[in-house]
Amino acid sequence: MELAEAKLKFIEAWGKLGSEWGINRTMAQVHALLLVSPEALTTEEVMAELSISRGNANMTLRDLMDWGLVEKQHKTGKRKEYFYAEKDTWIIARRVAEERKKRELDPVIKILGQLSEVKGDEKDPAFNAFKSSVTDISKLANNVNKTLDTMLKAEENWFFGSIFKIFK
Amino acid sequence: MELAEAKLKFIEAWGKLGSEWGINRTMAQVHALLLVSPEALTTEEVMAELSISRGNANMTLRDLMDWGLVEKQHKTGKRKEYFYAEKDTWIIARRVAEERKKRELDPVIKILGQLSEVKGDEKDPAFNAFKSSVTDISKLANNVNKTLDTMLKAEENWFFGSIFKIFK
DNA sequence: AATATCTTTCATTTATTTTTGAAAGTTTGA
DNA sequence: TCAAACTTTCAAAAATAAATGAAAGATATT
Repeated sequence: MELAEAKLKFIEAWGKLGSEWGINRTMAQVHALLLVSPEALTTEEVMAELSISRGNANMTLRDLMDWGLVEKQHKTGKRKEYFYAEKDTWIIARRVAEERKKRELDPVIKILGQLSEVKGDEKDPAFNAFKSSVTDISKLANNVNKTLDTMLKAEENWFFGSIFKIFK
Repeated sequence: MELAEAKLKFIEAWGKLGSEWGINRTMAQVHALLLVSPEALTTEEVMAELSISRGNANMTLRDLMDWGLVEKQHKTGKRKEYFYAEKDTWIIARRVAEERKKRELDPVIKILGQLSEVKGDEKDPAFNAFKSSVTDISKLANNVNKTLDTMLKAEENWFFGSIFKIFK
């Protein structure tokens, strides 16, 4: 397999994985493209490589910057803006975890907290089933939350050194 | 807040979370409904509670069974089929992890393995950037994979006892 | 074996998400 | 200050995903 073909396969696979995890396929593909690119690319180049429109490229690049996965660069003497992807997988994983935690886990934990406050008839099986499911899920969510907090504070070496080693 | 309202909020929140993670909203909602229901429900009841069609209810319940989150029950003397959700959050988390690993992680690891075999000019920055990104992601994916394997084999007590305690 | 009850399928419709591209907005330099 | 170079916006269109419901397929009952 040659580089060009491998690149396409990688972009395709990354896009598919992204869409299975609720991330816009194009966004994942642009990320993949920038990930394997040694140089920062312009909007034009992204548009051309992936055959997407200017509007799409612009919005997608903005989203990737919001996720902290891509940053703008300016090259001296050039008018154009260049986009460069963070290459360190540990940082990528952290940024994604951080964003999803903030956007999804935090709101859900808040709701679960409210819902586990609900009062009712302790003789009613419907009430008990509700209470116990919500309480259990709430506990799990809070555990995941604590785990993520620790991970987000941690250093790469700590993470790869201790977590993964636990699992042999 | 009373039970009926809390139940609706829970179903709504679970559905939203599901859709953010690439799981059909209705599927997550049906799961939520069954989770807080002390008794197994019929297709009719699921249809009525969530105002969805027979076809949708049927397919969604089948999917939930494929995920190992819901099972059919038969009540003696009754013709209808009843559906019951696994309530143990540890088992739910395991089943979801197991399925997603099988459906998504395994295929991606296979592709990454192939892609990291690609040969090319070591003086070419494009080749080196590709190789190093793919190799790093491949390593991360394999670490996650090992972690999941261990987790899937593990017992609940082991998991809650050691993993979460590491994180204080 | 005919009928009633219940389940599954799938072509069509509906809803949601994503993309487009032209127009408006912004910045830079002559 | 003007206009060329570049970026952003967003209403409309296209693509994709999900839901419907009637019909076909099962299964149990008499």
